[in-house]
Amino acid sequence: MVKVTQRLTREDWILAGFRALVAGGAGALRVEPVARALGATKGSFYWHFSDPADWRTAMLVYWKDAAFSRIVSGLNLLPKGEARLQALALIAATGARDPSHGGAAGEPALRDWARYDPGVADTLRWVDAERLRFVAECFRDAGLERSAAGQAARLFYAAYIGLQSMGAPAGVDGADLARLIDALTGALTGALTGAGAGSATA
Amino acid sequence: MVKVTQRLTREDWILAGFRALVAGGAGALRVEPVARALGATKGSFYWHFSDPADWRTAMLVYWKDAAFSRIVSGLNLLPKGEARLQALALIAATGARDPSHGGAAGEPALRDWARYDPGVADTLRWVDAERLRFVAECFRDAGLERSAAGQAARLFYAAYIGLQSMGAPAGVDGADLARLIDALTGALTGALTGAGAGSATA
DNA sequence: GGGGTTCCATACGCTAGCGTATGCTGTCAC
DNA sequence: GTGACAGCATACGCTAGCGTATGGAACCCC
Repeated sequence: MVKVTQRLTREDWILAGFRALVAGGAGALRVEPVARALGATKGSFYWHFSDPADWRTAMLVYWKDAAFSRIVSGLNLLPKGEARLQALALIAATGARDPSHGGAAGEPALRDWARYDPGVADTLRWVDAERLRFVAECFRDAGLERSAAGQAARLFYAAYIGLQSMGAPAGVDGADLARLIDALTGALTGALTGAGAGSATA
Repeated sequence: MVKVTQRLTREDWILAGFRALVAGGAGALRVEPVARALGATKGSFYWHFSDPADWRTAMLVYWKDAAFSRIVSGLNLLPKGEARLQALALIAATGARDPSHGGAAGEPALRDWARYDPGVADTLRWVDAERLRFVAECFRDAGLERSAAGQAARLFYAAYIGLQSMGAPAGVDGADLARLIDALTGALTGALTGAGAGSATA
């Protein structure tokens, strides 16, 4: 993990940023402590980045690519019928399997960060929307009508976020999500407007 | 919101702490900025609290009481059959309706805080466990077998957390959760282990 | 209306982190 | 082997926040 060469790259600083983010939250994205963790000084930092904002932007770009492009855009190449469970397995593996930007705790940490930084929030909203669109498509492939698929996707994705947040350290359990998919497809296939879905308000 | 009297109480500081937490995350729980927001100085703070750790502990105690005792322990008095949707409505309203410790954003903010503070994490774990136990009981009352009820509760609560985190600012939509409850009860009632849990509720 | 207590502002020294300026070191070109 | 430049360390002044020490205003009680 720690490189042998003394020279650091921009990416080294980005990954160190994610480690700090996971360990200490957005408040831990400070130059000098991270420099110490890298065995360097801020002299290196200000060579690779103009300022901390530049650094955080670079982290966001890096994450956006990892969180969406590498996952969903790859999945779009899969055959429709098969895509449903593939989506489950792969989305559940997002961030949870790739330790480069935080492992299982990476996405919740970034979600926290987003709560106090509008720029991060924008990026996260975009990723969420794209993933939701994709999950909804999977539910439609499984036979759900358009608006039912949207509801199912929303609930499925929310459960995924919640399980991630409640955090088994090993990541989200795929079997849990599989059961949920079955429940949602089953319940929403036939009776969309049925008597059961009516009566509660927040 | 701002009191007319100049004298501040311990509770004033606790509530100001939640406001800061929601607005800026755990990193914003600093004495002097919050003092400024209260129109006071840290002279007042160090009168009411021995140090920032004391303050945060007091916030936790306050939240633990609000998040669990006032909600679930009250619900336990309800008749069993009715309890299911009551649980949905009231748990969804936890924190979302009571603006004293952050409104809808209060619980996600505290959940973030917990990720970087073991003491907060302990408290949150306790509250989560108690709520889960209670939700599972509701699912059993609705006819689910013991382990199915546990699974349903887990998924339901995760979806609740996720919806909270994805954050409609107005809070979690009760209708969403009602649909989810129907889906989970329907799918898990008959076929617990099945790959395809076919039919919905009516 | 004066004495004791409660509550708070102010002042002070201290530390951590920021951003800049400057100079050192390794590495490659030729 | 000697420029030249990329990559970094070091040093410096600056600000924000911490924790303490101390004085003073407001309230209470009689």
